[in-house]
Amino acid sequence: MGVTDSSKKQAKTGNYNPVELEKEVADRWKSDKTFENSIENRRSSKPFTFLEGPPTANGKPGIHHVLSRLFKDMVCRWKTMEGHLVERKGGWDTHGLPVEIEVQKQLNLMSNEEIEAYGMEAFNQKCKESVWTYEEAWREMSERMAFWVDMDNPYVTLHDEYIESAWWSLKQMHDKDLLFRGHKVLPYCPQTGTSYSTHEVSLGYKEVAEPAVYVKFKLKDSEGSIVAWTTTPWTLPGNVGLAVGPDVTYCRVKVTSKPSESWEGRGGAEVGEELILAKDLMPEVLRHHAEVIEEFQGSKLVGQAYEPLFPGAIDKGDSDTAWTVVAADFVTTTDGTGIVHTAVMYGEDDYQLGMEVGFPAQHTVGMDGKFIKGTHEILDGNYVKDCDSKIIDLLDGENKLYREHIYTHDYPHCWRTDHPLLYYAMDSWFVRMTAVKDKIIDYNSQVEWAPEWTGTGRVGEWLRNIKDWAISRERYWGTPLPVWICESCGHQHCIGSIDEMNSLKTEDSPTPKELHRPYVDDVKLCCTAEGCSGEMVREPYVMDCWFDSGCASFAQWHYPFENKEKFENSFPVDYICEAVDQTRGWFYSLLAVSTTVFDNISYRRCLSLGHILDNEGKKMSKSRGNVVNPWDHFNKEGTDAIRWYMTSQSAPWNPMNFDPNGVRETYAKMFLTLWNVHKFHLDYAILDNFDYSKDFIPVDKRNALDRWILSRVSSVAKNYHDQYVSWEFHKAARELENFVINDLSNWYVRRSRRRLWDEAESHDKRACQFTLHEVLLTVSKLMAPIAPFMPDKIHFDLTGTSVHTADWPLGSDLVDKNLPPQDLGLEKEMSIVRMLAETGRKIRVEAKRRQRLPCKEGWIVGGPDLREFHSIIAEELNVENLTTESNLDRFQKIEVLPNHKVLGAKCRADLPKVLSELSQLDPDSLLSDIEKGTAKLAGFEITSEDINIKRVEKEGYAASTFEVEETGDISLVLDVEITDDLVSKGLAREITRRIQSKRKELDLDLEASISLKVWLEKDSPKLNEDDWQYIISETRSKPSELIIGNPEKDLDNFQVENNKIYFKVN
RNA sequence: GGGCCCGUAGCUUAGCCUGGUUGGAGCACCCGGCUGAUAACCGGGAGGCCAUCGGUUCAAAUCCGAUCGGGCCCA
Repeated sequence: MGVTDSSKKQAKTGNYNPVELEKEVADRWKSDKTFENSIENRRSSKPFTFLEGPPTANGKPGIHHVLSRLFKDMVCRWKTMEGHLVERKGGWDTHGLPVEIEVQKQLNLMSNEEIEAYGMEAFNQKCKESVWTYEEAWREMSERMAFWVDMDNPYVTLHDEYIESAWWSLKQMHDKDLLFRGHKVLPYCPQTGTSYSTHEVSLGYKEVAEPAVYVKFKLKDSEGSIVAWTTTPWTLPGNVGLAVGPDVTYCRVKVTSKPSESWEGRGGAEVGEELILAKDLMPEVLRHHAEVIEEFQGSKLVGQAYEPLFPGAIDKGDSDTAWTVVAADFVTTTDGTGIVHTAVMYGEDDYQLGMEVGFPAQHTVGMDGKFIKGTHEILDGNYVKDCDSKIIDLLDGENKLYREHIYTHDYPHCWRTDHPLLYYAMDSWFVRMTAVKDKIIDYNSQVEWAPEWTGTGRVGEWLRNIKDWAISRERYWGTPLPVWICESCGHQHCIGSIDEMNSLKTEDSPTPKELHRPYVDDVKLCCTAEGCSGEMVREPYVMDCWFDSGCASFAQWHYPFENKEKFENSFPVDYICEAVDQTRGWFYSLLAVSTTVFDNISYRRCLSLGHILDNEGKKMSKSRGNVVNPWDHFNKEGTDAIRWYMTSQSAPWNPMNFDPNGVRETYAKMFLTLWNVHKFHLDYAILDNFDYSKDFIPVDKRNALDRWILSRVSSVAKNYHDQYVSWEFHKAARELENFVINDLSNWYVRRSRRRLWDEAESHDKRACQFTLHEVLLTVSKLMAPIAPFMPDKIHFDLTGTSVHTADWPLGSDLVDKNLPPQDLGLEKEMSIVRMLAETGRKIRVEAKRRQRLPCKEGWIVGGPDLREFHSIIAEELNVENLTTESNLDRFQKIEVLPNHKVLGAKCRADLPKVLSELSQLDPDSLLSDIEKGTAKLAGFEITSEDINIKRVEKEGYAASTFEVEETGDISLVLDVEITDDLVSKGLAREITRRIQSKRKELDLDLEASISLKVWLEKDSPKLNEDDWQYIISETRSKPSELIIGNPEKDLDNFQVENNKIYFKVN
């Protein structure tokens, strides 16, 4: 197979147009079913399983989605090339609060009451529609960025099959006694009847000034009162305990006189009254002169009983601790009194503490935000926030108020109704994650995390503080909680399948249309408790949507109801990849579900990506106006450039500052360069009818330049692969980019151009073509996972097959390795050759000698035998005669430099002294002393280990020295004499260059010939006949004429030194 | 308030784990060179209190502690 028919049609390969090229390739993928084939080809091979973290299509896909889809796609393509079967099922996340909020905004439904008035059925129907709003946009984006995934058979979390699997898994947890009902304290808005997520809470913070109170709690068994502080007086009727820090120092003080300053608001204390509070806070709190009569640790207060503020508001029940002092580690002395009033149902800390110490857990406030009947006759039935003043009055009247003041702070408000949110203990269902803590920590340690610290740090830290997982939500749109409770006996039953539900259904219950509210709400079950004939009613909750996605590994297959084998063969999955914000989201929920249901991990490797920020490191947001639209780049630099840019720009786990200019740079450097290399090869390959399958030239029969680039591509490929394995895709991409630009284009192709210009068939030309063919194929295979389009175009042009069905050149346990031979010695030599070429240019700049003016002689001093490359170096340096000179002293002297590492270890604090002595010494005598073993500096014996010898050229030569590891110093010396012959040659090159540039300006074909006239001024340097012939052949001039004298009219002209030269090209 | 990550030139970054010669690249900028070599290439220049402060050390971008700024998650 040589060059394919499709590319033969055009004699010349076109310029790079990324949008057109990528469309052409994508069309071919479609018509050839390349994606499907890339999977089917590996059908019988070892699977590598990938699990797609499902996005929600109710928002437009943005640049950050391109990033995560890139890293998913890249690994899947790579593993496919390594020979694995890599199936990729798409998925959609369709439930949850964000969907409801979106629809509520759309329909202007601001509360649960309004939703219910609108109708739950209709509302959920709207939610269901809303999740597909941007499906088309997602498809288009995925296709354009070449994210290969099966979007035609995705898993969808709202499908009955998916929900049934989720139900099944919850039943497993239930059967293991991991499911229980409790309370969760959440910010709650009684006006809308909804509890809020952190995100919604953060929408509504407002600064408010409201009354805060210092309340006196009278001790039962001793004199005095404990003073506690609260900013929420409405929680005081619910008070059941006081918390103190066991190690905090408290004081009992006696009021000695009336307050000296003006008193703010209600409350007070009598002279002689005793108060207890933290020592540190006395100046803040007390407004009376008082004497300290006792000082003690908080632990001494623990267990003391006090009189309830609102007797009868809460039933003591069987609690031993109600209205006593308890210890808590969250108590601080930063504000308040160092004693925390605890109302179990209205604070997270309060609730936790209450559960620990056994306070009664009862509400004094209803879901409507009003005090429950029986709390207090004045308060009952009133909205709590309207009662602040009444409560303060009541306390004041009973001498239970020390003082009140106005307190200004940020407090969360409902973003819809503007009312303050109440922290409120809601009924909630939990998964007992605390019971499997050790297991889940162990499983987490079995996952290969990239970066490692995500697993050990971020996730690990979370798991060490694991809490029970609140899985129920008082919402409408979601997977219904499959728990039914008997109205007569209170028995609970968790349903694990549709069949089970139907078999337990009461006769007059309808069969639900689908597994959503309100349909399942109408299903009543016959009580499953022995001897009970009651009806069971479903708990009216839906499940946390993280629970949905946590089930993805099995629910995507409708396991265990279908696809048993498919699931078992793909679990745990080999690879997942999402952004770092999923740590406590999907990464956790997958692990939590697999731990509790399967006693296993659910993924073997997890790549956690950094976030994408704007080019100033700021978060992208609509309000900042710094959001990057991926299509701006798809339509300009193309998918390859954007994918390559994202990969190479920073480590995948680091936050990425997205710089649109960087995409342009990647396009211009990497892809334009690679395209031109391909174009260069392909144009000549077509012209010469090059056929890779015919008359193969073995690598050892090719010249050094060919063997060098082949060795380089092998070396680069090995590093590239190693970096893939260690997840350092950015380093891999940078190294390959450097190879393409510097080694392949700027050196190999540049040095090989003339070999291909040769019109006659030659061994050397064909060797070059074989080499380019092989290098381009290897490069395109390496690049393909990151940039799927251009490499595929190149591969297809050269072989007629897609790169995505090719084998990974590094091989694997499934496919063979296929790399050209390495020759590290040759690579080393070539790197020296290139350094010599660069050094030569540096010397010329310093010596102010134009590059086009040849030098008669050049000498290489030191280094390995490079005779094989002398012609290349001579040409690069524009030197007529290049030789190796072994007499270093002719050009060089020696310098001695300290080896800081060795000397530092030896001399320690005396190092500065040693260094200063060293700088004073004559290098030659020091060296001879070292040889004799008598060298000393500042009293330290100096050996050859302690120093580095450097050779530098003597002054007066046009020369420069560089250092090469292991080889030592290498110098280049140029003869800068100027002769007539050299001037003539230089002149010829100047003229040639101008004419070539004119040809290009006229857009002449490479093969076209021109007629040429050149005028040299009378006093111009002489141009030798040989050099004139050189101009003629280089510029394909026929006829041609050289005239001494000035032309009649103004023509193209340029200046060399002081002489003007005119020329005319037709 | 807690946990994790990040901070190096105008911009994007390497180096940090394992301390040691003058902190290396690319983009942009300036000067020069080269080119049938592409939005290319080469040489030189300018541009760095390596976020800040303190500690360890003969020696700190690198190790330790604190602070500041940014990001994410949790409260």
